[in-house]
Amino acid sequence: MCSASHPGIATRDRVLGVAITAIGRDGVKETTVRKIAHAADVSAALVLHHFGSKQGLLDACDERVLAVTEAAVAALTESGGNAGVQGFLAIDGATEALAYIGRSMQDGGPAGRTWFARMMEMTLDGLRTLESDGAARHSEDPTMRALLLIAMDLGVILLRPLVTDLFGRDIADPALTERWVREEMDLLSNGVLRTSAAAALAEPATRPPGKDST
Amino acid sequence: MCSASHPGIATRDRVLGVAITAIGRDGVKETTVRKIAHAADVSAALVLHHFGSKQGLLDACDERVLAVTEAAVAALTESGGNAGVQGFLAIDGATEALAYIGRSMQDGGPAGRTWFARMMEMTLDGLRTLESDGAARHSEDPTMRALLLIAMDLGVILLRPLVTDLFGRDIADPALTERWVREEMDLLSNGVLRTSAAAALAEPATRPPGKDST
DNA sequence: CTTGCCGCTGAACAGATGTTCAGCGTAGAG
DNA sequence: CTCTACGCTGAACATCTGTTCAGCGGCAAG
Repeated sequence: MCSASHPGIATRDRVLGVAITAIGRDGVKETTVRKIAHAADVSAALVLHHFGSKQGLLDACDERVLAVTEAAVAALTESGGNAGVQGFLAIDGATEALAYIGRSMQDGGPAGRTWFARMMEMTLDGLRTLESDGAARHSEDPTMRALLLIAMDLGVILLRPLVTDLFGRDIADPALTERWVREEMDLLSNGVLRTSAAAALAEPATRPPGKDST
Repeated sequence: MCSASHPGIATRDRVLGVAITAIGRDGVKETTVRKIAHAADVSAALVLHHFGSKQGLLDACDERVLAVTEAAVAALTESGGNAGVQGFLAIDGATEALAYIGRSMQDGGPAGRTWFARMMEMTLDGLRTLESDGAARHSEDPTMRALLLIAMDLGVILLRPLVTDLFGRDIADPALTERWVREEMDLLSNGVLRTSAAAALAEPATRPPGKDST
């Protein structure tokens, strides 16, 4: 790594990594400058010395997360691998970036907004392509369909700690990720409900029987 | 309202409501005791007087949210209305409760854990019933299927601010909720992909083509 | 060796936050 | 009326947070 040429740059990068991990895990407000400094084995003053202020640090985090995810997307699309959210989990550093983005989306940060807009755009594009290829059914409401598809994957990421509790291991565990992909493919291909029965159920009360969730 | 018999109880309830709304919107850490007090037009000391500590207030919030949602579930299942997450949005007070639960799920609070477990359980039960009625297809991995269904709905709730930006109005807006239910029903009934094409796509690279999300 | 630069630190400060406490006002009981 | 109980408050305190600043220590240039 040529980035280790100057020790100052190296520790700056380390602080950034620690900050992204901590914020992804605990949120922005909970992650204090002193906690970051302690986890990175430096003084709190140094963190501010490098980034000017906590806001500056957050901006730097946003920038780096966007760069990391951008690179991950490029690598995935080039290798022809699974370009869904699941594909990210295997990429180095992208796991933390994903958690950070999730937090950022809820705190209304700029990185979260940017990424949500981009995901919507890419999903809509993908659906259009699939439809023109005859691989996807037409939807009367493509925006809502794209939102639901994104929400399903992002929901799993946002609920990550609870999902880990549920299965006993992290969703990034390869075996678990495969189960995820398999079931989602099944859902997207065949749905959950038998169409005849679904039609009968849908008529009387606009009721989505897939989940009496609450 | 018989709850106004004692003025102390009334303001206590008001503080609780304000706290739940604020926490659902901004998160636990961001919502300070003084902010809650100001929003409820009381002193910060009174908040602590009623609940002992901020933790006590949070516990009271959990308790109330669980009670509200419990009542909402009962009302929905009794009236035979839409018992999905969408049905909640129309119920008084349940909207704030839902946002609070979303926050609690990410902060690892007990209310969030309890509700996630309950939603999983109810969804699995619902799927079993539908399957034995012949209304739902069998799944090799019911737990994962239930998770995906829950994640899809909870994802929409957790991404609420971004969704509001996307559509220009809140997801609780009846017109938007109807679009949501309609598209989700379509997805659950028919899937997104044409099965023949999906099979062809699935073979080479385990790729979920519904979203090139990233 | 001296000088100056630079990564880095500890101490300090102002503001915010959770929490405590003595006491105010009022309303109902005696 | 007196007195007590209770909802409620303002002021104070210790702690934590972001931020500033003077200065240490090593290292490369002169």
